[in-house]
Amino acid sequence: MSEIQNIKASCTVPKSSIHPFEYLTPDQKEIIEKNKVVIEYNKGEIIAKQGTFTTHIIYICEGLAKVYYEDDHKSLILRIAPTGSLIGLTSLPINQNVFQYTASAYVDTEVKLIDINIIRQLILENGRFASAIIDVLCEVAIQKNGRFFCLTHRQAFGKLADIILCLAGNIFKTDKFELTLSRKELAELAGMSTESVIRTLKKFQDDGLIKITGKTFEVIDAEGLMRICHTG
Amino acid sequence: MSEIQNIKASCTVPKSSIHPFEYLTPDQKEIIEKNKVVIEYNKGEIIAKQGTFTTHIIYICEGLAKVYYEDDHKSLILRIAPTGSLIGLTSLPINQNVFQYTASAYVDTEVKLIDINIIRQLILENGRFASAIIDVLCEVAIQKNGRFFCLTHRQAFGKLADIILCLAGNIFKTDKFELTLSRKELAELAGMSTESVIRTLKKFQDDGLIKITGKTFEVIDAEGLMRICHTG
DNA sequence: TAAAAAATATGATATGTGTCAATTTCCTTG
DNA sequence: CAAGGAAATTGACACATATCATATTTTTTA
Repeated sequence: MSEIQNIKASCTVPKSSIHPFEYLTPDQKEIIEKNKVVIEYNKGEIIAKQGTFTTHIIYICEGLAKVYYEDDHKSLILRIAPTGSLIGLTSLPINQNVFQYTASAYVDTEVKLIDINIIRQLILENGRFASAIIDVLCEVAIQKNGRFFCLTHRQAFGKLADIILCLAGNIFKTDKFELTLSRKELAELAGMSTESVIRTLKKFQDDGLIKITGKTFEVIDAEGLMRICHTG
Repeated sequence: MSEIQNIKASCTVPKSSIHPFEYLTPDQKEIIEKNKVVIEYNKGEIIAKQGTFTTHIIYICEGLAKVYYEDDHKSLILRIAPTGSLIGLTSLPINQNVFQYTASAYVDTEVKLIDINIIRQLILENGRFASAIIDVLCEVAIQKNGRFFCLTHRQAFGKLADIILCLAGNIFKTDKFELTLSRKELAELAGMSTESVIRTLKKFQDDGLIKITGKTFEVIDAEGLMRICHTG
């Protein structure tokens, strides 16, 4: 019996179980807590804008953020950041002190802002923390490689199958879920046009791979989708 | 007068000027030196194979390596690693201890192998070293974002223009260079077919953007190529 | 130096997918 | 509840680019 959570799609969400802050001493945690700011963002609001100065690292307490690269009026979703993710780590090098991507809230999202200089200092002071930050960066890198490969080497079928498996397995962690994303957002995620998404989705339904009722998505044949991922 | 080195293409080579080992104490450097192994690879040979255990981090002393992701008989070049690059850092997390990509020598290449556990230990001990490793990871991540965007959002013209600017500006650092890569390798780099590369190259020549004489490439109109990068 | 193999080039064709336009469905809001 | 607008859907079409077939040139090897 293969659980949907165990299906590994190349995908969009790093399956992180790393919590760097756990490696801090009580004193260090205290510093973080004293300097943190908690902010609520509504669905669709921009949390961080590419090109602006990174004064804080963003920790997603609750919610879901879209992390994307912008250029020439085009955009590319790099990853989806679920609860527990850190955003802005790529600005840690002092000569790289602007956001390298934009982040916006997919759903209502609560974030914690932590002064980036405090993070930099803690990396110097606490080896275990530094090591955990490295682990996070590596996980994101590995996920991004998979997504990179998927978007460049697969065609519509494969890309969309991958995204669906990722949503089911890594984000909602169940076969049947309420999808709040519009077809346009789904298209953006899969790196294809809205119309192609609609057509492909219809094909998947006709082939009995998934079932869509209103906003409810259900994965019927995960194995089949997997196969499409690797062939289509 | 815009020098070719200053042209910034999204590109394939992280323009790293970070040397983590410089932050080590003499004692720590000593440990590295005592445990290192130096190996020469011939052009085309595999330096590290995706999926095998990462026992060592690879430092490119001299040469050029191709770092690529493999899946289903297809491959995707993630980056080109020039002299001074580190390969295998994504295996630093202990639960991620296999190579996440394959690396092979583009030209004859000399590498230094450093026990990954020693690196892990030094990260814990030396904050400045850890910080520099983080900087390297971030630079690679930023470069990869650019390349990711380029390969997914540009068409043939733009992709190839980008690669040419990258080769001239970041690898050979001159307008005129001897290109040892075959058209097929160039195609692999640009994520397109060999035939399309040939045709596009011809178009660039006809438009007076570049000049190819045998194996010698010359960038005539860098500004023009830049424009194509951002529009084509 | 000839033969074989590999790399480069060019043309014809196939195909996947984006774009555009038109229609229907769904949701919001007064 | 009706009207307006957004989202979803469907079909026709265009186009970029991969693929295939076939030449030509260059390089390798015997």
